[in-house]
Amino acid sequence: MASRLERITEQRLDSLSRIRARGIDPYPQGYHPSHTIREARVLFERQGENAQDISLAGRIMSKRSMGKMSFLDLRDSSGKIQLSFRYNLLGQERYEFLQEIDIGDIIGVEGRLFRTKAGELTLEVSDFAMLCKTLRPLPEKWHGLADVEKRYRQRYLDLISNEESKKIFILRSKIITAMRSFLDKQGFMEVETPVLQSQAGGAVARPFITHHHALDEDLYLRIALELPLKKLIVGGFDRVYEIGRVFRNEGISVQHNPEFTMLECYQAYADYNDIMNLVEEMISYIAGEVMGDTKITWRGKTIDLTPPWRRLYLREAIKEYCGIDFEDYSDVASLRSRMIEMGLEVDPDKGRGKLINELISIFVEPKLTLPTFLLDYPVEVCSLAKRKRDNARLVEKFEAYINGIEIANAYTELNDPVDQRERFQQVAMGEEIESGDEDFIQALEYGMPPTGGLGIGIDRLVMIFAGQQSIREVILFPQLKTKE
RNA sequence: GGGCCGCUAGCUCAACCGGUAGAGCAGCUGACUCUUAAUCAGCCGGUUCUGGGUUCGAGUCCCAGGCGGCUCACCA
Repeated sequence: MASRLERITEQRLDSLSRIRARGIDPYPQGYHPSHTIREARVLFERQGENAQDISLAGRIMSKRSMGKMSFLDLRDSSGKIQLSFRYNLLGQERYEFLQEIDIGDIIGVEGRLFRTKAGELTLEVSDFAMLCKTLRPLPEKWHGLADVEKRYRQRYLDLISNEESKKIFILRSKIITAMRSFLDKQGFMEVETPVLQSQAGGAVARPFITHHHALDEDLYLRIALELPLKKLIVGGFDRVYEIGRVFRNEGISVQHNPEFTMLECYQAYADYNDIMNLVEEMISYIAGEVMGDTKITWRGKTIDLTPPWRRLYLREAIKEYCGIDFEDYSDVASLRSRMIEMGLEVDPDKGRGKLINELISIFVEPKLTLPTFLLDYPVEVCSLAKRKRDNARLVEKFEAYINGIEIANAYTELNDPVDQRERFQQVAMGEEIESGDEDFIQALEYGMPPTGGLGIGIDRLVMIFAGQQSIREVILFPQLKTKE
């Protein structure tokens, strides 16, 4: 006994044979519509019912047949419009061919625009062509596709049936376009650096490993863009950026996908104060470009992104929100026992930097709803940042938060090759595995100007702009386990 | 990796205490020349995620597994 799906597919294969029997190719090479649906609507505004001889192409989304007259809804990437097919106008043969058009099929139509009695703008079809016959039915028109797993695995169905989902990815594209345009206007040059690297540096994360057969050596997928970009600063490109995919072989969650998109940019002769200004200007510029406003909505709350954002010293923030002054605890042991005193569960393998990061995520992050820069981190949390001029235990690093989500990480770049080598060595001795990159240190030995650098997690930025709680909702094809 | 929850027709969802697995949409047939979640009449359609077990009888209870969601851990 055939299932419904099999029967539907059989019926459509039969339809295909009937179409071919009429000498019609159900998968023709092309079609050149005179207008998009959006353009057609504009045209009607201007010309009214003089809008004749226009052609459109798209997917049939619904079909309402009343004997000798039928209404179909046609959708292209710009919008949706109703089509009317009349027996009188098309004649028996053409009208009967309408039988072969199913919901989901892609067709081209020609005709004139008019308004129905109900006021709906409609194309009265005088001729039409099958552009692609479909073999499977679309998800239900009213509820769309709700099954989360299916939405991710078959994103195309999600995009066809859920308008909201489609809007998110349009927004994502616009955000990246606006980001590029902002940086370009600021005199930054876009570059591309290797994804395959013999050492994965620039961050602390487990990399993906792959193998190059001809070279017979293992290579790593990059976990950050940082080191090659700074080599370009050494090379004399004073403002560079890269928007690219990085890969981290770690857990998957609502905020983590194994591959994600980062912006990193570096500006010679700048420090982290300059980068703070750059970040708040860039984010509010992007908001203006993509939403026409510098205010966004997050869980019903309105958040204003207009600069200047709050600047909050990390030490003060931790003191205020959890009562610990980390300057009073200059070694791991004392900080650990203080945290245990507070009733926190403390991983004995964690170093001072990681413990402070833990305090940040537990006590501070949830408080950072409004756009905030957290600044001046202990030297242990980042081996690539330059020390404060007046306090060698701190580095000039900041993270930007919106809605408690970290969206940017930046610092005054460490350009002292001797200090850099020592810092890599300290990290290597500790539990935090960040590989020292000899090539990179060598580059620093040739001299890198004072530089400010920035990293922005684009997926998370899109989450904030789109009001989404899960990173999978802003990545077209999020990583899922292979089925069977 | 741990905890909790979910998986039933192509899609969206029902099915009480374990008692013949249903509806809407989609599809098919018929009626209908301004409908728009079209309407009306009729019809078809099931490996209830998989594999075991308990039982006279399992979508439902038990065990193991798969995939997904949330969450904790880890991280950005």
